[in-house]
Amino acid sequence: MRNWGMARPREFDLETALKGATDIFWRQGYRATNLPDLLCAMGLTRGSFYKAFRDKEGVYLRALDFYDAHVLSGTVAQLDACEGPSAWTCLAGLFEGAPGDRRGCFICNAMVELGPESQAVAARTAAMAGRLRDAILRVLERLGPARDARESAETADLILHLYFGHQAVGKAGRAEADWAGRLRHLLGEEA
Amino acid sequence: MRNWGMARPREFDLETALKGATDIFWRQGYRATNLPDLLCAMGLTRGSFYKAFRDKEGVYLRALDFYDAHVLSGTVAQLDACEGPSAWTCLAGLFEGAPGDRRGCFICNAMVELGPESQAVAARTAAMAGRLRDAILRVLERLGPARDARESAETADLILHLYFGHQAVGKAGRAEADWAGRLRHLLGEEA
DNA sequence: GCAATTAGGAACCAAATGGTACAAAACAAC
DNA sequence: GTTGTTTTGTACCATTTGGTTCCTAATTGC
Repeated sequence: MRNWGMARPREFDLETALKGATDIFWRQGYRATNLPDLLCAMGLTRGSFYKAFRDKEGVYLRALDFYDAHVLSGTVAQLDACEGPSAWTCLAGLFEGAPGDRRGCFICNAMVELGPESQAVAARTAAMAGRLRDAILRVLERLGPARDARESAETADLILHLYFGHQAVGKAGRAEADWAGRLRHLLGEEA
Repeated sequence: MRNWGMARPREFDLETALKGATDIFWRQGYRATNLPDLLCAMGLTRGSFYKAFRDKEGVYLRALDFYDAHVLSGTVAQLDACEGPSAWTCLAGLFEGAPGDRRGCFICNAMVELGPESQAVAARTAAMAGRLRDAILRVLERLGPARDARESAETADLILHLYFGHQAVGKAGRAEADWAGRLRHLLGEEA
């Protein structure tokens, strides 16, 4: 007769482990993170690791999803909740980061490191970039009288790319420029 | 008595080897390029490799220098030589790339992959980014009546970051947007 | 208690990693 | 030709890599 029991329950928390994986992949990238480091960051041993996830690449994709669900969703929510007097006030937050933080943006990191060789990574990063662009677009349309929909979409795309460039440059040494002012300048003359 | 002869001459061309190294590092990144691949791309064997260069990291830095001296210098020269009717015509070339080319910009790739952990890479990429920004700045000042020096400098910085973001996103799938038009729009209202 | 099922953990593994050692080869000076 | 010096190519190396095996532990249904 078959046994419908639940067998031995797992001792680690899946979300916690994924958070650890996200942290280290975000900080170090995919290739620079070896299995011992990853296991330590996730707080589990090989047995549990390969039972719960297929392999290192599988965890990386889950980490991207975790970033999407937690970090990016937070950013999007923040943009949607912003009630500042103008669009640039809301968007300037995108360009402010902790001084010593060299992790950059996980989306940008993943696009650069694995975009060309992994269809799965390319698809996920593209989707996440789309979410961020849409949030930027909503800010623009909500707080500034757009001339037309097309122009707003192009401006959102521009700010998105500016954001990724900012994150990339920041990984090699932050410049500490007045991005809020530049955005105000950029947006003030457009919308 | 000492021998002042030149001993056995090297059989490979140093510049050719460095060009091969630059190609593969540009395409694959540092960690994704293993020694056999690198040796093949440079057209030499281990013996010559470790005699002529210290190690893999040393070659990577030389590859960055090669990129600076050949690829970036070409881009800068192109910007300086541009005689288009307006700034955006000259700068639009920065945003046009071969459709199937997923290499992106070597400077951006290096900043993202090794910026946080290698001071040498951070310094070189920062210097190269500065060269590119200065070239952009010269285009702006030459072809558009700037309101003031500070505004031109900020606009150049903005376009530089936009460029890096464009290169990063391009690695995960080119969007094929009308960047020339967007630049014209951006610059047309500013300078 | 016992079978069934799954988690955990350590030992183990083949392959790949970057790097070294060394002998043969190619040149210049004499 | 001999000697001194440097390049070249191969064999070799220790370490690290991501992944598997397999035994034990914990849990449920009966």
